[in-house]
Amino acid sequence: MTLRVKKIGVRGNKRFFCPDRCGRLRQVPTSPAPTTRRSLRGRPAATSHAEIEQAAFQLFVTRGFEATTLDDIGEAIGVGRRTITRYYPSKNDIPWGQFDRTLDGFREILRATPTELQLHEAVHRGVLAFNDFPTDASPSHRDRMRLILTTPALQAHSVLRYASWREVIAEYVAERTGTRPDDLLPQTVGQVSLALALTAYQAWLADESASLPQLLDATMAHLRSYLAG
Amino acid sequence: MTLRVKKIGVRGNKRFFCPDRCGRLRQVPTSPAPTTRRSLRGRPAATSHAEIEQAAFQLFVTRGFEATTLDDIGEAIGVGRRTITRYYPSKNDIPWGQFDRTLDGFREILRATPTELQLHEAVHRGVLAFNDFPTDASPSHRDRMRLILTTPALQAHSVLRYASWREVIAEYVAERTGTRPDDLLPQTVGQVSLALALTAYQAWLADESASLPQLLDATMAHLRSYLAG
DNA sequence: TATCTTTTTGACCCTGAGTGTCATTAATGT
DNA sequence: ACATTAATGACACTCAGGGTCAAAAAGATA
Repeated sequence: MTLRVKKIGVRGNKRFFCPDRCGRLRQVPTSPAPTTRRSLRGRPAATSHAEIEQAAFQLFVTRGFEATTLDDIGEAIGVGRRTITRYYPSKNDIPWGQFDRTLDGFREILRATPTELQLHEAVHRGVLAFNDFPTDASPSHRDRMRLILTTPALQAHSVLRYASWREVIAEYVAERTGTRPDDLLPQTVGQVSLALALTAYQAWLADESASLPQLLDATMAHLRSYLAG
Repeated sequence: MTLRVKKIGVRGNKRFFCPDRCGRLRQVPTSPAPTTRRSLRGRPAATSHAEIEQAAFQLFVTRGFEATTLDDIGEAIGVGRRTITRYYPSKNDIPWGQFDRTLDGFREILRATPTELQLHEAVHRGVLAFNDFPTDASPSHRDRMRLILTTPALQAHSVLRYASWREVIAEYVAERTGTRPDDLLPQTVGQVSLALALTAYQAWLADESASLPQLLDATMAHLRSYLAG
């Protein structure tokens, strides 16, 4: 019989060790599987997406992403590994945080763009506005993007997020040109817009003093001059 | 003691069951870790990258990528799971096959492009030439790309391959413009070229009768008209 | 022919991500 | 008090990945 010695360590109830947690902002109870529903009935949630995200981020930047296990994260906030996997579908999804919710904001931004603008001008402004992040975020936008864009596993996983981002653009372009989102023009614009944004982001991370909006303009300018010959 | 019942099934030596394998083309012995060296001394390789790739591909398209385990693949060609992980660094790397070697060809193609051509014209022709695949490949280029571009895990993993592809373009652009490969223009051109190619590929997979070269031209044309306004 | 050398294989070991199951816990509502 | 509800944590399992090492199977050599 393989001895089962591990994990007998007392983790116990978390509220027992940290009763003041109740006072924190828990704006969205964010029950494990359903992300937006709130529950007032059953056992209260022992943690939140935000708490997991911040504790994990701390560990990711200090120990490195690969070297941090889900057990480490759970231990940091006094929660079991299984709980974490219920809040986030995968370890790779933690650094992105609540990205999906920001996509709705992106849609709003594009919809609010004046239609007098040329299509490419409207999309470009939309991209600029989407990437105008508040500076007080924690972890900071730059740190988050640095982690995502320099960790191979996260680089890879991010394409799935990018696909949703591109679809927002494709839908907007389709609506304005009377085509379908999966037609060639909307898809091309979505892909190219992402390409420009990623290039700008990479330069932004490489140069601490750089301005992201200016870099977004610069990549677009480079593309124009490149195509002009 | 945990009973160890599994894997007692007789696998035995493979050549014993399939003595005619010796006659096959084994153009590159492709020893496990070193990819290009050939060995005439020690124990002969029981399999090859090509054999693994074809057996795996067969299983991927029939059972699905996720549903196929490395054990399945190993069983299909009479080889242990550990052997497969020696030939390929990860399951995700199997469908790409010998992609890295084709990148050298890409470099050659670009280098051979007449310098009288405008930069964007040269890059575009290079991309076209790179994607002019022989039609007798097995698995076919289309089937391989379909698997890669429709399986989420492979979509994600592929960005790491794409990075090398983009670098080839960035290096070429850097050389022709007197900049460094990590400057903004070469990086932008690399990212945008990939964006156009991926869009073309997706349309190519969606329409059986489509021509890939024409779609590559079409995405470029769409980008031009989009930017022209 | 017997032995040495070289190289690959396969068995065995472990870690870690991800998932299903289910009893337990901790709240609300009656 | 008791029922209801919902999250948690313990447990078991599969699979990918990787380290280690004895055994296998060839060529080379005596």
